Amino acid sequence: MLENANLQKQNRLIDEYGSYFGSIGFQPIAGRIIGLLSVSDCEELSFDEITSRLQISKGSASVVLRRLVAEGRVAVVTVEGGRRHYYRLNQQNLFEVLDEFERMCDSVRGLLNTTIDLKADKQSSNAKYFYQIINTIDKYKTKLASMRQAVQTA
Amino acid sequence: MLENANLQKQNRLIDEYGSYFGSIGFQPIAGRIIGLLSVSDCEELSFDEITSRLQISKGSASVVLRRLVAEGRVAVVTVEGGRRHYYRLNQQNLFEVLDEFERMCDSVRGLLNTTIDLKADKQSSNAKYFYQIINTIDKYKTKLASMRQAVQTA
DNA sequence: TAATTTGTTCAATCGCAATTAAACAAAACA
DNA sequence: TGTTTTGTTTAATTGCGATTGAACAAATTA
Repeated sequence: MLENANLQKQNRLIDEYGSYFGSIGFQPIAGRIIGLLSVSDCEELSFDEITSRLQISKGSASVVLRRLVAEGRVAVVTVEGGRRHYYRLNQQNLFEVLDEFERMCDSVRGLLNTTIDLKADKQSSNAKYFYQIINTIDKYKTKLASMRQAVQTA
Repeated sequence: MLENANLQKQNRLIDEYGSYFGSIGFQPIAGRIIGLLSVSDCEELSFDEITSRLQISKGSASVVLRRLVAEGRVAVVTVEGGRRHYYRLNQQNLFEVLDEFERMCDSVRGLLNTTIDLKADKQSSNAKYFYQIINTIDKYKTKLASMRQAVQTA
């Protein structure tokens, strides 16, 4: 019973992983797989354990796992002599959220820069506003870079 | 001709706004409207100018504009005596990108925290990894807060 | 009042990513 | 060798948000 309640909590959490990763552009299933590999007490799961626990088709699991492995989020463990593949969370990038943030900043900065370029009046209200935002972004980016170094060496 | 080339550049840029905002969970049309209001040399556009320039239906424009206004991204200007509504970009939040980032951090932190809670072995490899990430996020958040203040008062 | 402009509402449709199912391939075993 | 396990491939389906279209409402003008 207690065992069961814990499994339910895990399942709910796995769905939250799915929602979160869905919101940042992943397939829900990709998020749920990452969730399962994160939540599960056993940290290496077979293909079969993944499909049966998440109730997803083998096709989905195959395609999504290949992507996750290619992106370096998940690692494959092939036990010598066995034909089964095991999957585990790849603990590679402590700064993933930061990287995502910097990419967003770069996108926004690029858009605003091009926008100002096209403006007939570079002193227009919006143009000035965009200059301010670019300025702010630049300040944050330099500071983030130094902070990242500090955390890395600490 | 030159006039025309510039319009085309604007249109391409507007589509890039659409793609970017699409990637962060907006309807493409919402992004394109924000793009138009950002790019256009005339900074206040009527409902009709928006639908005809972007080639979108009145229905879409109506729904999306209502959302954008509710979210505070776009402001309505109702000229006294006229029946027409004008829309302009709302220059309210210089830290929008930052806010988005902090929300992402909070989501991730919450997921990881709950995940550790459910772990049978809090010393497992993944659990330790999650502790590290939470730690890193916390450091960044405090530093970001002080940086934000510095930029705001500067 | 009737006619026009301006915008809203919502049922229907479109388009596309996510997912499945089932046939297929490859490796291990008996 | 045939059989079983394990995973892949891809055509078809499903599901759902985005978008349209057309009827409708409200305000304005004549």
